[in-house]
Amino acid sequence: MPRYSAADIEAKWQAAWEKAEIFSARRSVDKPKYYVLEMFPYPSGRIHMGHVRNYTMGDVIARYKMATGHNVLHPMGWDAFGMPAENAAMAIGGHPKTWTYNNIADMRAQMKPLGLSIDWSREFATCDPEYYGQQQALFLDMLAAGLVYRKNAIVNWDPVDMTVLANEQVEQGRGWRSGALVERRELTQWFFKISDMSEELLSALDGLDNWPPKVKLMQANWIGKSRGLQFSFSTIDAPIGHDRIEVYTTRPDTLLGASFIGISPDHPLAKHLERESPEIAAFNAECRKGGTTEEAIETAEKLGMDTGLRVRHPFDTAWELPVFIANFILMDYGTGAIFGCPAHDQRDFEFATKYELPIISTYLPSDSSSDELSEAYVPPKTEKVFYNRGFAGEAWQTGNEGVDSAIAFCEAKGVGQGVTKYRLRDWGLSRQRYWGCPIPVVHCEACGVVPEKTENLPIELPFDVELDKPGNPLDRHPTWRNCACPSCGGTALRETDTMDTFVDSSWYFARFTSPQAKTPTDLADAEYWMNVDQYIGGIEHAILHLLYSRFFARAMQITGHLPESANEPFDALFTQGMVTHEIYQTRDDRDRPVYHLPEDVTDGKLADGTSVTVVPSAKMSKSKKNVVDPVSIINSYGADTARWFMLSDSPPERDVEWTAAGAEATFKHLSRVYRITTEIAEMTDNGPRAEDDSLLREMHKAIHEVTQGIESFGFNASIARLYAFTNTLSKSKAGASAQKQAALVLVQLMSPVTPHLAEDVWSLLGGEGLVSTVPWPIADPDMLIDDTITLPIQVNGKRRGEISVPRELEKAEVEKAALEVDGVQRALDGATPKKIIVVPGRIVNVVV
RNA sequence: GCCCGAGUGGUGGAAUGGUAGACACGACAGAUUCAAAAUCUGUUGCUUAACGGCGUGCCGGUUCAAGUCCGGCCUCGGGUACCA
Repeated sequence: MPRYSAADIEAKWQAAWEKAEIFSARRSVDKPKYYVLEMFPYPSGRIHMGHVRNYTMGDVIARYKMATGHNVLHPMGWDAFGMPAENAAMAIGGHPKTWTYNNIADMRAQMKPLGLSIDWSREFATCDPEYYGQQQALFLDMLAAGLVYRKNAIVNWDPVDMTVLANEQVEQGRGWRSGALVERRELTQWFFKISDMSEELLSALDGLDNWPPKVKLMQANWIGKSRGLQFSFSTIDAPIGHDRIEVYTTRPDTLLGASFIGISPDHPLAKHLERESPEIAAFNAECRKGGTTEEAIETAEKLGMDTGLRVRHPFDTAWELPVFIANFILMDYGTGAIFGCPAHDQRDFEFATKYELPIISTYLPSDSSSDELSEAYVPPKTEKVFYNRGFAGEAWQTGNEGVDSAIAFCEAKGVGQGVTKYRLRDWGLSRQRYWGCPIPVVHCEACGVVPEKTENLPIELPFDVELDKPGNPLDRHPTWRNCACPSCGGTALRETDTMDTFVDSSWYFARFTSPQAKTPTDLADAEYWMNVDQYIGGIEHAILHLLYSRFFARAMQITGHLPESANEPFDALFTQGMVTHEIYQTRDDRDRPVYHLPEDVTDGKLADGTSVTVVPSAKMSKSKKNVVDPVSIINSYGADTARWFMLSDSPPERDVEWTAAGAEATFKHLSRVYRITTEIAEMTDNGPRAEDDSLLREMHKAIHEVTQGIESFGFNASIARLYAFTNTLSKSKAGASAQKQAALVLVQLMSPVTPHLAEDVWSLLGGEGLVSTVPWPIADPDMLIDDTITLPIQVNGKRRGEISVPRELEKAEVEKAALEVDGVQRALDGATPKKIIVVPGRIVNVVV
């Protein structure tokens, strides 16, 4: 009797797959194509359980699609540029390039034992010059197409290290290395004109039927389409060039509730005033402290300063309003100026209270009689409101209609125009960092900013850089910057900004269709393989990465690098949850937490007998030490155990907790399957038995339900069904032939999840060829329907018993049988039913 | 702050508006064993002697029927434009 030895089996079958080259993808018209892609990893050096979960899901889909007759493309690559490589170089010496490529080699070696059905011949890293050179070509085409431009933008500035910081490098408003208070500073940056596509990116969401609704909603909110009024206030005695202040509002129906004007500290008027007034300069400087994130700005204490300037209300020129500079107004959104309406906006209400500004109510709840407000009243769009300060008796019945009629009213009076705005801002792609794709332009004294010639690509990163101090080493490099102007041939300087790493990951899916092409894509290959049929990755990418990729797909169509048919990058999207683990913690002598690795904890104790505190499960992270290394799991139990457990217990979109007990239990189960099926393989034929039919019925139900589970990303449901079918098979008294048939189907159904075990048992049972290449079993619909069904009987919605009846029994007969049930009689206690609801095949409810 | 999700036994979780707790872990009992491991069989939401009662984060609503739909909260998680 063979024993389940994962190590032997897995090596054996991985070698067999490699020899048969069953995973290399080639264009073919014989079968429908299917492109399955998991978000490619950042090469941190170690794979973690989140990777195992992500790639196992993709692998199940890829293997299942292969078995259902598809020509599958399932590639893998590396999102290899980014800050961690530079940080590692600064912290431990070495070079980002060496660090990155070593990590890739390590991770590939850790990934291969998982037995994924990946076409490794298509592998690339985004830091390969062959890849980023094509990205530079793409950039130049986008520049020529008018999709790229330069403008000033605000960055986090560390005044001590004299460098730009990423948001992640700002901790509580201070630089993570210097500890200096961070300032917001303007810098000239490169931008993609993604905002030109706001409407297209928004409306095309409707066509993404196989995306999670929550992701589409998040993207729609992010794009943030709004209808409002753009108009201006005329200023009184303001500096030249500032005789009007332009304002955008989505609530023009509250215009008569205006009590102040707020402008951003970065508004041109605020900047003008700070040159004349030391107080305003000091206030603006105060406002610019802290990081650039929306969260930091929105949660900071609301600060305002009266500039002393006044504006006139557009409906009453005698009505003067003060102009404040306020730290919560973003120059990037709208016009960088607002009118404050404290009665109907909570933030304005608090601001008005703090600076003793009037609170003027323009409408009230319909059931209210007083216009005294203790907080802002923002009417729900469906609620009727009573306008106590409507314009000229205009009747706006609801908040929603109120906006539209207010816009019409204002336009008729010549006060501004109704406009549609989007919250989406252009994508700033400049980074003042080394380990990224160089932006392929030069700065010429004579010609200005000039694109590099395509034949000079790739513009490669120099290897000899000094990373020991903060800032961009490309700026400090002695020679790299020097070049000839592509236009006039004179001396010029290279751009030292590199590209945001989101650029790298915004088109890699297209590059996988022809990774060796001498242009960004090969159109014939892209035409054949695009779009990605199924994309799988974390919900944390719901907005930025996915929106940028959607933008790039369109930009690549415009520049001729994707065919018309590739309208969206990802036809179907699935967002999987995280892998979590308990945290084991003790305290040091100063009561600070000390964390311990799961492998060092046995039964709640460390090796020296110290008890640990168990903190509830959280995302696996190195700092909390609640990590489990997939490699050690594979070494002790095998890849199939890791794969099965990662999919078994939790629905794929939710977080899953890794438990040692769960992994052990999975291994036991797989050993049991191996034992049961290999015992069946050794049975000798004993003719048909009476039990054959019920086993084969169970088999067809298992085929049906496991298949449905895979099709709908209900891997946990598929696995629960596989457990149940295994239990049925192990207890079955059916004949050897029926048992063998059922066992073959069992391992076939298991093969996408545990491909190695499935191959081995398949061959022991005498299955033909590789189970990986055998067509998926099809359930016989006749075998799925039972003749007798069980109907639960409720009285007033509470279950009181059940009846077993023929499937097609008449309704009257069902009612009669239901009333005879003991529990129903007891519950009725002599009462006469008012109504009996029979849901055919489902339930009976007796109402009294 | 704002946007989006999630919350069900001791644990992970199942459930087209139709039997709440499938399947699994753990626990308990039994078989096997000199004993243990492994394996096999059974029990297992809480409460009750039983009938029954209660039960899906909290409060309220719609419905013959609500974990599921609606309104209002609470807690946790993701994102918040330079982490990837």
